[in-house]
Amino acid sequence: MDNSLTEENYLKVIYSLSKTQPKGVSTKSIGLALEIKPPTVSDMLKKLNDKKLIQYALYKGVLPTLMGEKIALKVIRKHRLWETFLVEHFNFKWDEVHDIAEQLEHIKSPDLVQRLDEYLDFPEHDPHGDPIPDKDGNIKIRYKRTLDQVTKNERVIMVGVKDHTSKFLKYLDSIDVKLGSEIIVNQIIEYDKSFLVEIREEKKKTKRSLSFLVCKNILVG
Amino acid sequence: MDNSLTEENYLKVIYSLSKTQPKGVSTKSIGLALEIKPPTVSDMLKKLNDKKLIQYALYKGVLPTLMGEKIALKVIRKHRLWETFLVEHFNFKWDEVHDIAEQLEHIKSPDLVQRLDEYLDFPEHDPHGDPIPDKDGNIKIRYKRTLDQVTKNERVIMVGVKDHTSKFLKYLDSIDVKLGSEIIVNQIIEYDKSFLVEIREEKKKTKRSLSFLVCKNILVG
DNA sequence: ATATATAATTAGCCTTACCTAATCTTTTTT
DNA sequence: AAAAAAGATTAGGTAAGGCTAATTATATAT
Repeated sequence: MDNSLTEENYLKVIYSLSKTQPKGVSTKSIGLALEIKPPTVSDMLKKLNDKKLIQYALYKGVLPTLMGEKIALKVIRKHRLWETFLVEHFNFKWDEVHDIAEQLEHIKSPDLVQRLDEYLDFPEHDPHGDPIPDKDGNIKIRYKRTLDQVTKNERVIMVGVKDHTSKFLKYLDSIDVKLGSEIIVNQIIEYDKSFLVEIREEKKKTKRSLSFLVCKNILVG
Repeated sequence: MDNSLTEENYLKVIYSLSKTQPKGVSTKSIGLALEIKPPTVSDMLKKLNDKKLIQYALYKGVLPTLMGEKIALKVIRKHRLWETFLVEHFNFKWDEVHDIAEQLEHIKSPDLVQRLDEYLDFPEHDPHGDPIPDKDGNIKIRYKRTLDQVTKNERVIMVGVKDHTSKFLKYLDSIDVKLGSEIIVNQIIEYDKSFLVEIREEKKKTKRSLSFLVCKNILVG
């Protein structure tokens, strides 16, 4: 009845990848995400298909079924609630919580999730700005722009990241860019597509140059 | 380097049983505690012995080595800290936390344990009165009496339980016996060794009859 | 349209952690 | 002290979740 930790990880990854591969998620990309070799992935796809958690035809990409999606969203919900908890109550930094939440997301106790949600006062976003599915698995995905899509002289608010690595998050810390920061695009350098921006944080105003890659990974609204 | 969840569970059980089987823990009792058949236990004992986590000779009982004990105490520490957390912050009852803590105790993050300990303000006892090992694995075991060892007219304080089952804990709830309760032994019935006691809780005073079995499972100090 | 490259699957094998049935030790009873 | 009972181990097997090497499909390039 319950799914194994391994199955949960596959479903989570398949669900996430299905957002960028809507026609079907490749075996290769699943393997890359989970650091598992393709033949192993193939085996698991058969198993998940037999359990009706994904739609799978040999040599075709896979997509989650409704049931599979539901399970994935439960795991994602737990992951994001725990990340929020760790940052808000245990004073972890946003770049420190991923690996711990990766373990906590597999704790099986619907009661615990409910109390965690209550304790946090039903948060809608985690410390990286990602939306937290509610207890029925509903998730609000508002399509946001990345900073590189913003035009000159626009004023936007930083609402999330696309790159969740500790390296990137620490870099953002070092330049004082955080959720809620106001960013004004002063100039776009054609040559390397880098952005000259002004970052406003309460009283502070700082001018910065942000590379194209960095802009690509900052979500704004 | 790290131990598997299964190994951790064996070490925890072997450590606990070694307190009542100080000359060596039997294969059978380990199997009973973990609900695992003796041949499986035998296999694992060899493995733990090879890793120098227990002392083991064929057909003899086992005992943890210093290293094995250290690992067991870390797991027990995490279990008891999480139980404390769940009761104090998530409003779980003392009979509801065991199964969840059984999962949480295997989360690997020394940093997390440290913050949990801080968050709880370095508790010395869990919600059942069991001592919590400190971060170096030091544990204060003060030898306590069970209520059945108390003599007539003595006045004692309830400080723990020996039976941790939900059934027993709920029974204690129903008769208003909790950690810190004052218990006065009014009479001991020779026939069935049951105790007539008075339980004092702030203003309330209640007279109760407690069976021998119940007295055997209440720790007092 | 064919050849080549890439991706996916099958075949066969490994480790962990479990099992049952059979055998061997130790302990207990007579 | 021998027989019986209880306890522990060995032998051989299974399922889950990994792997490599070989094969088969699909996609890409000429």
